[in-house]
Amino acid sequence: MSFGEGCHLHLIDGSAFIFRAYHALPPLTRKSDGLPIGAVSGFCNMLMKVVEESAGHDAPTHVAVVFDHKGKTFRDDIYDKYKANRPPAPEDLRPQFPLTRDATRAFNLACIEVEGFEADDIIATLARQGREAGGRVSIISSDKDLMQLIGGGVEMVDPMKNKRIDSEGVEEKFGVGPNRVVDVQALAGDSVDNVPGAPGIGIKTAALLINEYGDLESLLERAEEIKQPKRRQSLIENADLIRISKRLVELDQNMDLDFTLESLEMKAPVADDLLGFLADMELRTLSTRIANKLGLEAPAIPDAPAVSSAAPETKGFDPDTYEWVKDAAGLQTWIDKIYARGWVAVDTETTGLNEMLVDLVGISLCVEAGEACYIPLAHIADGGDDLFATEAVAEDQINLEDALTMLRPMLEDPAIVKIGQNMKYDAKIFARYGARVAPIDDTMLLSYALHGGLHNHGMDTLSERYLDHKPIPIKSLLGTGKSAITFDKVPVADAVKYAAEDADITLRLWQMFKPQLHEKQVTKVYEKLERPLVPVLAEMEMHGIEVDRDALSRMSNTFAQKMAGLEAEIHEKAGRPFNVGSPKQLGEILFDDLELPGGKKGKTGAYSTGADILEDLATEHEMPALVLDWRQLSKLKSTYTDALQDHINPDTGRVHTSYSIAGASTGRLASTDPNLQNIPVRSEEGRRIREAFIAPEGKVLVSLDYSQIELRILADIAGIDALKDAFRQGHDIHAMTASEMFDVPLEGMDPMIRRQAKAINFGVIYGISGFGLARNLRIPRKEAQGFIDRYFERFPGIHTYMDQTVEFAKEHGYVQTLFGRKIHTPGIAEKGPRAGFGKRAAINAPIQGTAADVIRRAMIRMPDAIQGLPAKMLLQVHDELIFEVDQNAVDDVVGVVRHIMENAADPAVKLSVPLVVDAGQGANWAEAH
DNA sequence: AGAGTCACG
DNA sequence: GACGTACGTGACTCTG
Repeated sequence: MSFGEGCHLHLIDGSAFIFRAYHALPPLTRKSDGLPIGAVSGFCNMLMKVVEESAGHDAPTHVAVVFDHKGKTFRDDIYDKYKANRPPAPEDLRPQFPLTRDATRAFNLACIEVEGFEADDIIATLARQGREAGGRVSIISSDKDLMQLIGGGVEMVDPMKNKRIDSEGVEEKFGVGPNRVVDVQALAGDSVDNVPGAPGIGIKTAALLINEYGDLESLLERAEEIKQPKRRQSLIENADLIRISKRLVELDQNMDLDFTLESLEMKAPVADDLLGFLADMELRTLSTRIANKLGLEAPAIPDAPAVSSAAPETKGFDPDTYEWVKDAAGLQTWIDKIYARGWVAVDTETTGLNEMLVDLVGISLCVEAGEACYIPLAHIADGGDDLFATEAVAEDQINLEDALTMLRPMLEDPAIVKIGQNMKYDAKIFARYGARVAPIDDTMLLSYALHGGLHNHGMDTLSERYLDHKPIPIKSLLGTGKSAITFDKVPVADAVKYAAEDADITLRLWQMFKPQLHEKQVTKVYEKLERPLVPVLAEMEMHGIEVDRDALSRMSNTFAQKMAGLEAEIHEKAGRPFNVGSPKQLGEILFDDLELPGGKKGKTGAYSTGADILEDLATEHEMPALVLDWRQLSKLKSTYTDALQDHINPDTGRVHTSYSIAGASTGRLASTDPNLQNIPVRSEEGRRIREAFIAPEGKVLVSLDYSQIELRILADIAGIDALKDAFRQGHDIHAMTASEMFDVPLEGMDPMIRRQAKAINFGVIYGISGFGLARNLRIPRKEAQGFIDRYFERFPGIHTYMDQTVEFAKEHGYVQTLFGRKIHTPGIAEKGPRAGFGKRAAINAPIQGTAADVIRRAMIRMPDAIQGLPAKMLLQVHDELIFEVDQNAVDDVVGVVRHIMENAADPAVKLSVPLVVDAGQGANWAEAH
């Protein structure tokens, strides 16, 4: 049947519909493997409607479902910022794009996309063809950009409101007829698509001007005549930009299409194809509905056990099936598989654990459970028994640079999700080889969001626990201790089995964990607090901080001398030489030789010689104080002034810590290798170590820290009005507490009283006990208990909070932060003497965890906030961020960073107390803090 | 490898 | 009524 009068063409804006379906529907996943299919399901429902309507009086005779083709369009050449504001499509939507094409074909409808053009252009061209052929055309879309096509038998149908829009409807919306819509849009611009337009002119004004001057060109030519100076100026100054805008919004109605309108004739779905597809997607309801409609029996969709339930293994692990990728052709096959899939599990093998130093040895990939490969890149051939064999490149491996050239576009492709276990590690490795891996998903972080507090989140733990599979131990390949080898020396055949298995495990964990985010209601935690932190931390770690090696070296020497002096003195007082660093020997000297009071302690039966014990003994004997001094110096030297020098990276000359994101159960980060979160500050001598952390010439270090963040959060969570008011009014919180508790005036407060109140405030955060407070304040336990009773009396909300939190933990097995992070508290089930630990941890976790969430949010927003400013975020110390800033930009940076930090809870959580940030700057960390 | 000690928030 | 306690980390040293 040729297209003409009496025919009715439906043009469905497929791409727009996918987004609508995605956002309107809850995130549905395919039960068997967790594939996200929410948008696909919505899309199928929409197509079903089209098919159902085909019998009605207004039925389409011809249908085309039109999609945007991926990649650039001709509009990007006209204006490089076109649609530049668009965020990339959500991770769980991307794999659904190809599936909606499949759905369209399964419904036996024409599925159309053309490279270099948007769906709108194809719709425009088809609409013109349909109109000129004398038929009716209905555009199924609510995109206002398509309104320019209306008229002459072309109408739009808003699929959501089920409303028809004709020429009158366009007038209503734009104030002009369809033929002038582009002129109005060119003037008004569009912030969503980043069409510039004329600043200060919206749709209303634009319509007014077009109606007055007839069309856009006349208006621009006669712009001088406009009376209002602002409008006149805007049009004159932006004439070129407006003309560009018009070219952006104007749709191409004259594309060369390689098919005819006739080919769009509507055909009934082929039952096998359609039901097969729906069965594949495991869409039972829809499948049944359609089967009934077609008078067929719905195919049985096996009720696959949900992946989240135990023993999900459809396929076992078989190391012999993993592929050794030996050449470019083999690699290309895998890249093709990845593009067909939309995601890939990736794992890198390297010569060590320090991402800043090690070399890449190989890469493993996995696209489907059991289907994994290893790409050896820098393995060294086995020299056999010949000790003098020169190291040679192993056979059957691709040149590293060639492989990376092939992989880089995939690793950076926004449409391909790269899944890893601790992706920060791999992303940093790839970054050093010139690939910015994005977007990413991380099974370690998925587990952290789901199971925080229950167990650690290393791959071995996760695999054994959730896949019931014990991975090949790395030790079996590398050996242990001194004789351990690096991964490049591992025979490739062995490496394939180990490395590919890791990628396989990672993919299987991802398929299991990802759908559980929604079930456990921690999607936001993962998406807002975990995943976006990865690139931020990677950046900080790679940047590192400058450390003055000579200053550390000088301090080490000074400490060594002082220690030698102290050691001699200690030996003399002890009466005989011994190892001062040995608590065992020290205990014997103190309690056996010198017969000082104090006893055994601990399961080992050894004497306890901790700082508090030695402090007590200092009144009895001269030696303990000397040992304390010696210990302090020993600590400073071994842990800081010596060790930090070894951590200076030879290439960058800076120190690069590594943050573990999933280490602490509360949501805090932990810094390792070296730990830069416990650099001394409390003692004068220790604090001098911070002088060695410096900024390069022309820059300074800037430190910003939250003031009393945990107490503020406690005040909010527990709803303590007195505390909240004090924070709102900027009062000294510890003095206020003291005044409230001991009935003393704020003026002329005794520092001792304030100190006690401060200790109580901290104690509350930790789940206070009489014993703990007594020990901290060195007061009788009865007295400490009296303080606590009084505190609860004055701030009754605290006690309620503690009881309710413990109750919640007992009932649910976890507690929550204000941002929804779940911290599991298995310790709460402990009976007997250990019960207190569980309770206190449960009380502390929401407070510490909420503070951790707040600074995470600030850090995640920081790169955008300081973009363009000469500032780099270097370190995080729980409530403090340290930046390296150009000297002349400090004030600007402090302003921006403080604003981000103080408002970090917004808009997810509205705190009832203000967050306050203090700032400092200086040539080194000691000055900045 | 585990205990003891001590650095930080 | 006794238990045995502040919360969260990481690094270093000694010891078996």
